[in-house]
Amino acid sequence: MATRTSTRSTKAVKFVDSAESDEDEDLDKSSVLPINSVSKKPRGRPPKSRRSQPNDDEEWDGGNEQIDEEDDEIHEDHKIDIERDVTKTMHMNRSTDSVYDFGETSRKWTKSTPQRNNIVSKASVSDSGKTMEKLMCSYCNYTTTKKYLLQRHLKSHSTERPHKCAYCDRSFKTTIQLTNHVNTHLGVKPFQCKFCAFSFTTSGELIRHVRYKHTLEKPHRCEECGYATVELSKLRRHIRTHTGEKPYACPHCSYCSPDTFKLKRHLRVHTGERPYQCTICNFRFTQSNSLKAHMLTHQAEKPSFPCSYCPSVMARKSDLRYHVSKQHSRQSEPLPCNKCDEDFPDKYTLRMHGKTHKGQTIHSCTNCEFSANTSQQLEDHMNKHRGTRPFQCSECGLMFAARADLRAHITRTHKNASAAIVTNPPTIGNRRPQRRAASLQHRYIGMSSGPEDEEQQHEEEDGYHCSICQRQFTSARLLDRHTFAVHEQKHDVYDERDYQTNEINEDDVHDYADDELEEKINHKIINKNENIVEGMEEDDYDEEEEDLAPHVEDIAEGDEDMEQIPTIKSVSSANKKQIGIIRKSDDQESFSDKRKFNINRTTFIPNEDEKPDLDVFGFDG
DNA sequence: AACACGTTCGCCCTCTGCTGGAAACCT
DNA sequence: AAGGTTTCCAGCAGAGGGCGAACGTGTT
Ligand SMILES: [Zn+2]
Ligand SMILES: [Zn+2]
Ligand SMILES: [Zn+2]
Ligand SMILES: [Zn+2]
Ligand SMILES: [Zn+2]
Repeated sequence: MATRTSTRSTKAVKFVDSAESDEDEDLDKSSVLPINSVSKKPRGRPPKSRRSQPNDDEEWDGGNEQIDEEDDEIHEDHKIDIERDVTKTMHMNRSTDSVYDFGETSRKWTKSTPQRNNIVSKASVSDSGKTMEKLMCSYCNYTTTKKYLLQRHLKSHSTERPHKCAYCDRSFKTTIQLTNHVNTHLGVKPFQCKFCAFSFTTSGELIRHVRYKHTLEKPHRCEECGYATVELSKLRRHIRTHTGEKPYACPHCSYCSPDTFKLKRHLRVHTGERPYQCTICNFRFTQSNSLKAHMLTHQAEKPSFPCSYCPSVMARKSDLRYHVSKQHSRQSEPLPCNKCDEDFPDKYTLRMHGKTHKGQTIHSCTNCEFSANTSQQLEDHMNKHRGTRPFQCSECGLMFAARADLRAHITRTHKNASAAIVTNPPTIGNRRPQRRAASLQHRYIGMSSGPEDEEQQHEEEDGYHCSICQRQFTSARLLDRHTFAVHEQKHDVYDERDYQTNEINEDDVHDYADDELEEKINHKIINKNENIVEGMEEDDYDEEEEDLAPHVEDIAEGDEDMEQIPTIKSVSSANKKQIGIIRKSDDQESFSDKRKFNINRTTFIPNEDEKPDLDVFGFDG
C-alpha cells in the first residue's frame, strides 16, 4: 500500500469516501473522474432532476450518472396524476424506494418530515373569520390556502414536461420555462440593464448583474469575517475557507479541493493538458495566468518593483519582499567586514562597504563600473552589453554570455551527459534566446503525466523542514524564503539613511524608487496610482508594505481607457489591497457600506444611482 | 398566464502569492 | 575557476467575481 503524504493539503478534509482508499483501482467507478475528458456540458441546469449535493457551488457532477438513471427509471413507473392529487385525498402506498422518497438524503427535507399519505385539509380560521382550507402537499411540507397554488406546486414533484422545445430535444414543465429556454436559442434577451449595454434572458440574471456591477448590493454576509457577496453560493464557498472543508478529492493524488474548479484545474497536472499557448514562442501553460505572466517576458516594458532602500528593481512583488528581507533586514549579529574591523547591520551595507576595499584592477569596463581580474572575464562581461551569447550547450542548445555560466549549467543540468561547450560566432540581439519556456519543453517529452506524477518524493531524511508549519523543503534557501514569505511578514529593515550622522534634509533623501519613476513611467499611470493613494486614510498606511504596487502597469501602448476614471475593475490588485477592497480577516470594517463608499470615492464617481432604489432594475411594469 | 424575484446548479474567468529550480550575477 | 548568492520564471493552489440557465413561488 502506497503511503501518500501530501505536503500541501495537510488539513484536507475528505468527504469523498473513495478518496480514503489507497488502491486507485478500487475506486468506485461512478466517482472516478475521467482523466482525459473533462467533458463540456451544456450550460445551465441539467435536464434531469438530481439529488442535492453537499455543496451548492462549483458542483462536480462526475459520478451522478447512475443516480440520474435510476431516477429516470423510477419516474417512468410512478407518474403523478396531478389532477387526482388535488381533487381527492390520495392514498398512494408508495414503496420506500419511490422516487419521491428523496427526503432523507436531501438537504431540503431534513428539517421536518413531510406528511406522506394524504393531502391534509385542515380547517383554520382566517382573519376575516371565514373558514379557509389549509392545503398541504403530501410529498413535502409545502402548505397553502390556494388550491391552484398547490396544484402548481405539485408540478415540482412531477416529471411531466409537456412543453417541448422546437429547437432541441428538451422539454419543460411550464410555458415560462420553455419561453426562457427558447429565448436562449434565439438570442432574445428582453431584460436590458439600464446602467449599461448588457441584457439578459431572465429578470433574475439582470438583478444579479445590477448588484454585481452597479449597486454593489451584497445581501449575503459571513458572520465570521464580514465578507459579503451577491450570491449565496459564493458565501457558502467562502465559508469553506473558514472550515477548511475540501470535499473534492483528486482520484490520482492526495490533493483535495474546496471546489470543482480548483480540482478541474489541478487535474491538468495529471493529464498534462496545457490549454494556454504563447503566440510568440508557442510554449504552453496549464493556467491562464501563467501565460499572462510569461507574456511579460516577451515585453520590453515590464512591471517593476523598485526597492526603496537600494537601486535594485525586482520584477515581482514577492521577489521584492524577499530582497528586502535578505538585503536590508537588520541581522541579529552585526556583519563584520573581513578586510577591516568595521561591521554592518545588514547585508547590503556590508556589500557596499566591500567595494571600497577593491584594489586596482587592470581590466575595467568602459560602459559600467564593472572590473575584472582577467581579460577573459572582461570579454565575457562585454557580451552582456553586446547582448551576445557565444557559448552554447551541445546537449540542449541553450546559449550563454559567459563560459562560466555554461559550465555551471552543464554540471547542474547534464550531470551524466557528455555535454560540451560550443563557441558560436557572436550573434547580436539574441536576448535570452531560449531560456525557460522553450528550454523547459524538453523536460516533459516522454513524460505522459507531467512533472508531478513521479513525485511523492521519498522525503529525504535530511530535508529542510519549517519548524512553524512543518513543511518540507529541498534546500535551505527555499526554507529560508518560505519563512520570510509566510511566517515573517514584518522585518526590522535597516535604512542606512536613518543613521547618517549629518542632519538629513528631507529633500536630500534619495528615493531610489523615484529614479525608476522618472525614467520609465507613463505619467497617466502614475496619476492613477496617486489618486488611489490619496484616498487612503493616514492609518491605512502600512509601513512595512512600502511600495509594493508595480510602477509600470501592464497596459498596452496607446490604451484608450487610460483617460477614464479608473473603475474598480481597473484598479490594480495591489492597490485594491491597500485601499481595503480585498478581504482582511482582521478588518471587519472594510466591508461596511461606509468603507465601500470610500472606495467609490476614489475609484468611482459616486452618484445618486449608486444607491439602490426601487426601480433600479428597470422593470417598468 | 404573466410577472417578479429568490434559489439552485454549473461554468469559467481573474487576481494573488508561494514554491522549485535554473540562469545570471558576484566574489 | 569555482562556488555562493540573487534574480527570474514557470508551476500551481487559494480565493473571489460574474454570468448562463433552470426551477419554484407569491402576486397580478
Ligand atoms: Zn431547446
Ligand atoms: Zn468569512
Ligand atoms: Zn491530483
Ligand atoms: Zn512566449
Ligand atoms: Zn559593463
